[in-house]
Amino acid sequence: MITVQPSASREDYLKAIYVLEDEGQGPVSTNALSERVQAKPASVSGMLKQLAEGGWVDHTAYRGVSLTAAGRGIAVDVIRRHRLWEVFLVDRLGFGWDEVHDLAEQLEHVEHAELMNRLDAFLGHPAFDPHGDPIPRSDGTVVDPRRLITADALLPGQSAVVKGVVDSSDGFLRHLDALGIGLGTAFEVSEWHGFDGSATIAGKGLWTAAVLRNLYVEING
Amino acid sequence: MITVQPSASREDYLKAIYVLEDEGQGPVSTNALSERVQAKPASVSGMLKQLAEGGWVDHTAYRGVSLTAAGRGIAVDVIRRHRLWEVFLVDRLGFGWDEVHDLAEQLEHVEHAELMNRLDAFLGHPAFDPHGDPIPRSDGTVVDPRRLITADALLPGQSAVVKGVVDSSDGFLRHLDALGIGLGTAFEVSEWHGFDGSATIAGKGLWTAAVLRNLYVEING
DNA sequence: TTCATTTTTTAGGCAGGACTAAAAATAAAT
DNA sequence: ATTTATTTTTAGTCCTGCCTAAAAAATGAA
Ligand SMILES: [Mn+2]
Ligand SMILES: [Mn+2]
Ligand SMILES: [Mn+2]
Ligand SMILES: [Mn+2]
Repeated sequence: MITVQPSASREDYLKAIYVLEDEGQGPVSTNALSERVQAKPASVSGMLKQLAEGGWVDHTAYRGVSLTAAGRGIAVDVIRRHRLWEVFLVDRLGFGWDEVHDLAEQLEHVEHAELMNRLDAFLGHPAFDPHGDPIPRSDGTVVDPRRLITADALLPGQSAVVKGVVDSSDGFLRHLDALGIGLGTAFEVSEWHGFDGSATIAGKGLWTAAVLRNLYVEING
Repeated sequence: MITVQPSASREDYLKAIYVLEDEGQGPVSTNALSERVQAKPASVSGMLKQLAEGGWVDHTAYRGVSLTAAGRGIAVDVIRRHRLWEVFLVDRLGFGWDEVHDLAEQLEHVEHAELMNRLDAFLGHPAFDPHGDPIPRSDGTVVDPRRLITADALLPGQSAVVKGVVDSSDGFLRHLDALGIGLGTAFEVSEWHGFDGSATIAGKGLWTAAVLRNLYVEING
């Protein structure tokens, strides 16, 4: 029996493999995937067999898994849908950037050829989602011309603008809200404190190492 | 084992029972439901057992099924979500009223407490969907102050405005598009043709009986 | 009322996706 | 090179939601 259509569950697995492949190098382990999709390793093993049969992944037992071109195409499309929905939810419906993940996680699986193109146009063809992540184009390419570094790599006196987050967990996002930090926030590092990795930010007080290393920024000028 | 959450499938069944209960009188038959949800009667029997266990329907074997208050609440909410999404798709994304049904059929099952209230506000609290059907309020009430009749009940010389459709199949909707008939179309019956039930409409040519009996209208004045 | 027809339910299966427990392969440590 | 620990897969179950085939109940005619 040939599996023809990627179900919601399969789409989530493909997306997870895509992300993990991007982060690490080489094939993705069953354990890492299990952690990511919140399922037991045994369940992942079963799903990988399906995905391999469908031609979406290459899987050698005990040796990890990697996406085929077909699998990557689907993964990128799911990510595109996820991020476009996030833009809609935040920009149009007024949700906070910490509230939209679970919702987009469902909406990304709605199946319709024309829908995402129309939503994309309606939103004005956004290039980035509310967390600063690039939105793949409908042809499957992912364009990101930005030169981002994490804020903990800035030198004293350098000024920069927040463009994204490394950790996009609700908790971190809400913490940034509390600190008044969001996408577009401009700041300048006055002084580093080597003892704990924190830094004084001109006019904004102290930012901890945990915050700084999770901010993607673009240096001014 | 108690079933706690209505799945997408269960929601579709509850919605179907709601509509059929509204149309006919008395409990809904397994066969009618089977037709509506496009599943075999045997499958419906199985699902009814689940729904009864969940407390969403009352079901006596061989005697038909009816919604409990809990079941009706869910059904109305699914309909609310369906119609709000339809408004979004037609009014904001520019889909035709004949293109949105399948899409709304998926979107109606997205689970999120706050989403529909925000979408409702974003759309300006619409009272009717693109097919002229009333959108239930978030408190579960369905308000429709209109006095609608089907156009085949109009008298010669009466003028009226199209407010809805009896048959909302894609085919009928596209036929109306071809004839230039839509919600808000005002017209006046010049003359009835008893032979085939068609009528001459002032300045708009001939409308057939099949069209007239499927239009909900409000009489002018 | 009895028999034929229609409707509905039960019985038995299958596929998808999850789980636990146990076995097998790989990796790490003596 | 063994032994031990970790990772991954297999085996066996369960639940959901559908199916077909067969049995049972209700309906309607004769
Ligand atoms: Mn998802
Ligand atoms: Mn995002
Ligand atoms: Mn549906
Ligand atoms: Mn509608």
